[in-house]
Amino acid sequence: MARKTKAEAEQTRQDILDAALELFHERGYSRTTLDQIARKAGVTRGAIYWHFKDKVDLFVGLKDEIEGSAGIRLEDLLQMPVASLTDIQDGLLRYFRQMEADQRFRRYFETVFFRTEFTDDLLALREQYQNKLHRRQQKDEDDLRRLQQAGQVRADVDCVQAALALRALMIGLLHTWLMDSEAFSLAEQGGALLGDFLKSLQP
Amino acid sequence: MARKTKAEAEQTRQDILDAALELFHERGYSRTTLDQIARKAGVTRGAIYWHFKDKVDLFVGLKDEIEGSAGIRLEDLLQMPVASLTDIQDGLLRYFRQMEADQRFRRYFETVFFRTEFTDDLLALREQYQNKLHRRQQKDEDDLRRLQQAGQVRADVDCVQAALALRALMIGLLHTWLMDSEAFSLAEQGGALLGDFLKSLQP
DNA sequence: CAACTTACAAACATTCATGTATGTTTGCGG
DNA sequence: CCGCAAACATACATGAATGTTTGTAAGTTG
Repeated sequence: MARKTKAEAEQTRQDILDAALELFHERGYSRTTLDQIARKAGVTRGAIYWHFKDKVDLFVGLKDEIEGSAGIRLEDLLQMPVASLTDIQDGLLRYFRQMEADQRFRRYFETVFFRTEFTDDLLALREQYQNKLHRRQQKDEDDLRRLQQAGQVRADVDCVQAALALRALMIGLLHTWLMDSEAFSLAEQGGALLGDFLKSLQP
Repeated sequence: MARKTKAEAEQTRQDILDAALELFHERGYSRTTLDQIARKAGVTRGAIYWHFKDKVDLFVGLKDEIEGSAGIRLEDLLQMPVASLTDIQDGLLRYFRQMEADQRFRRYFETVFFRTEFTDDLLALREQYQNKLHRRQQKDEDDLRRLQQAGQVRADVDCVQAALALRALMIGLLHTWLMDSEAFSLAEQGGALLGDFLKSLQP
């Protein structure tokens, strides 16, 4: 086939990523073949091997694209300054809302949670997630401690425990909601839960 | 090879299950081959196909064996009568403690959480988990409502929300702990968190 | 103590997925 | 406008992994 223009090439790359997301979500990462992805994208495996080194590289590319195109990223939340407990809640709420609004985002996370085996070849990815969650927890801990010194959090609160609780609540809500997104509203009910918890830390 | 006695046959079945658990945990479900399992168990694929219909059946067999041999099962917790908030906490605590004590149990759950792709062929398994969690949540909801009428839970508590919070906390703690079991003690810190939460429901 | 079946091993057939090598236009920079 | 390399398609080589079939020696039942 003839050579494509630069814009067209970028489009097929995007098509490949779109097809990969759908198929990973539908059939799981290791059970979808590069040929299936190529077919769904309207190309051949040659195109995939042109744009990506191999299957793992394709997954990493998908992750980068999804996280890059998202309105709110965990990365952003890690930079956000926190001046009050509601700031923490607001950040997580925006994250939850995005999860409910952006289908691609949700599909990606469903794939990561339920349809990906994190073994040695995907070790790098797993460590990235682990790291991000850990940094998030660390930041919560620091923020809570500062708020505690500012008198916005009760003095008897164990900030380490509270940060752990926050993380567990967030992950648990996500996990539960992704398993059955019809069961409840992540932003409304989940947000309310987070609100209740944070309120319980107040003096 | 010669025919084995009934007891010996049962032993090889167990060997296969043991090998499967280790390899699923180490390399993920779909990336471990039946031949690898057979080798580790000291048999050939013929033995596996004799004891199990196919790979999915082997996974189901593993699940049954693990859940059957566990001291405390979620199934048991579903039957347990609850007369107070501490009863709820005690049940979950025992579950957490078992998770920390029983390595096979932990490995199995790590496999389920991080190294299994729940696609159509494992749909039955996924639905079993989903169902069990849902029934657990439902039971918590009912228990909490009864405790509320008995005056052990504040009247303004939304029992649906509280049951959701309980489930999210449990799953989130499990998820976090399985990701890095060195980071904290599931029974101690996790149990304390659950205790704090349940205490916050008291009048 | 036969006859039958169990509990596998070994060999076979087949499919499938990956990686690579090569071919073919054609957009694009000089 | 010319040549190189981009952007793929096609073909090939290879290696797994699965499911199935057949063989077989020894337990087990009557």
